[in-house]
Amino acid sequence: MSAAAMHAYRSHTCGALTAAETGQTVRLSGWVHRVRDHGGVLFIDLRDHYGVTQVLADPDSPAFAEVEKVRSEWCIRIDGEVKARDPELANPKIPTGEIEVFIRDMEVLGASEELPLMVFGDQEYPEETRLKYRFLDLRREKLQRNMTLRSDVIASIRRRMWDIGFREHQTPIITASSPEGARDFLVPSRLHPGKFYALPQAPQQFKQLLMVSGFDKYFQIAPCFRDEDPRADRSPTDFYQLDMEMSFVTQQDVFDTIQPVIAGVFEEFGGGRKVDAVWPQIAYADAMLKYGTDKPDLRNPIEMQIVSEHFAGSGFKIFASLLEKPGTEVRAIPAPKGGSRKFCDRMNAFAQKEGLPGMGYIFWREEGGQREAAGPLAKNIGPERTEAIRQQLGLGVGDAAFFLGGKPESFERVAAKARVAIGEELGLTDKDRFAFAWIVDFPIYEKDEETGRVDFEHNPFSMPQGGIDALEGDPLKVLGYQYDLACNGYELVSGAIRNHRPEIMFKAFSIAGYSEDEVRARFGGMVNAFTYGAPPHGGCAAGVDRIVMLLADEENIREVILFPMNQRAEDLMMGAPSAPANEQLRELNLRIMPQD
RNA sequence: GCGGUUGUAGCUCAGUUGGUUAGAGUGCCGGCCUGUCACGCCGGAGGUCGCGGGUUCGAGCCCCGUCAACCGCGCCA
Repeated sequence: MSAAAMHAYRSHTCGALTAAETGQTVRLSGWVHRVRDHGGVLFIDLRDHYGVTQVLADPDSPAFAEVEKVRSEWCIRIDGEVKARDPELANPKIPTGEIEVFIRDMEVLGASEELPLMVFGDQEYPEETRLKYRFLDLRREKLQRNMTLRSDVIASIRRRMWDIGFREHQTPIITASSPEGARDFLVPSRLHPGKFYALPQAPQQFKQLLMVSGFDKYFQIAPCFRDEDPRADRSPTDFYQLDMEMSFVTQQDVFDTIQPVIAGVFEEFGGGRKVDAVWPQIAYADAMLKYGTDKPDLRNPIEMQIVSEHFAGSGFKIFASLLEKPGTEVRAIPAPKGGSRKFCDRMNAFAQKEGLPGMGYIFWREEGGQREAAGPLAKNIGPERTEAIRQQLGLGVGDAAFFLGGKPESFERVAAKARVAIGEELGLTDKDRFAFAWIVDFPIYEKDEETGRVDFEHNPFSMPQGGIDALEGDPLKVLGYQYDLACNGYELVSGAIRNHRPEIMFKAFSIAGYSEDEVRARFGGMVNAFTYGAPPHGGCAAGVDRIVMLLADEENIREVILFPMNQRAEDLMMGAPSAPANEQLRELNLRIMPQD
């Protein structure tokens, strides 16, 4: 092919050429990944989205002088001849390693300044730098791979949902505030001075309205907006969910529908890691007891147990006197193979770092052919109680157990973290596995410890188990048809069978202190719709970012988001948030209050 | 709002008990090199040690304050 007949920028991508093209004149465009200048001969690794091709020039090339000037990350176009490499010069590390391209002509498409972060190599950079220069970070192999994975995962989800009869529908982005949720992002209304739209925290009410409208099976890869502080596994401002809802279903129907979709995606993109076929259903109360959290990592086999009876009235005064107060208990975290003082002390220090006074422990060792319990607790409570604990926990020589006491809510968070740390340190957690469990039977209400006020524990749209009758008794005992899916310690899915009966809704809200008028004012559209023949319905929402994070084996959600915010919800690259122009404020009838 | 960690060259980091002119790798600039693929060799430029104050004969190091980043707590229907 003559140069004139060729495409302006490329005849092939940088991942395409093989020995089969030897002798051809080709045109490649890409970025200068790496330069190796030997004076007489100069090699460039030319990179694009598809791969890397070694291109070279020597003084025989008319472009040699120009090629000598290029630097890392310049974007260039080259014309040249494909040459087969001698076998001893081939590079088996890259698919194009059997050939190279001898440069005859070169054009600089975009030169580059000195780089704040290198695309080449796997040097780590501070997040501030990476986010400010995200366009460079995104050129790097890991993020190219993660973002490609993300796109493929979303395509797969859409195909799987479509294949089982769901249709995707787009719900509004500029909409009404839903005041029971997290903090809203507000959008001032120009046409209605003093009034605001809100960005949806989830398409919750719209998808329920779709069910009332008879669409039967809805899904959406939906953007969700929440003005809350970020965590490593939680993006500030906005994130994406696989949002789905279906009519005429029970809780089990929802599980049976979504499990094959999620499992299928994890099998397709999990890189061979094991995907649990059986997803146990664990009651919320049991999850809190055994794991200290409603999103347990079930790759870790450790389960906590209540051991209060062995400490009540014992010689360990801290626990004994603590157990005399109502609502308290002592819980044990068994640590098989954790039976060394060094390990136990390290875990104790861990608990202290997390804000607890400490974590008592007993460990069992062999001493002169005899099993012996060691550690400060064993001495205090005596051999009989120690032995009873050992038997209850099923432990032996070389094992340990840790103990936490008080009101469960005061130690469960740290207990959960300790359980994870113990599992990790002792190698009990199978890293090559995705372990799923449905957490079911969430309580509908919780009591605020300080105010004593009863409020919704999760969201106000779930159907109470037992219907309206259940709402007549102790509200704190009411469970909902509400569920989460936990995977490897993350909450991956959250959902419910919805409360579609207005009279039950009003009753449920009244327990949390909301009058019928208030409910109508806040959820008027939906409540009104429920009076016109609402079908029973339920569904769930799966965190797309978290699914991709798990599949990509990343611990920070920002590694799977193209342009994430930083810890303070700023976009350092785009300069957001920013001050509006005065005309914009005038048009919106807004005035900025001076900061103190 | 609170707690922890970190902040030294463009970038990643080292810097001893407080003691001479603050170092290394990488990148950048210049020179040499015709088979490298993390090319190699020689030379050079590059620093408000986050910022402000204090202690001291002397501070990158100690103290106080402050700013920023990340992680966590609160928060996250």
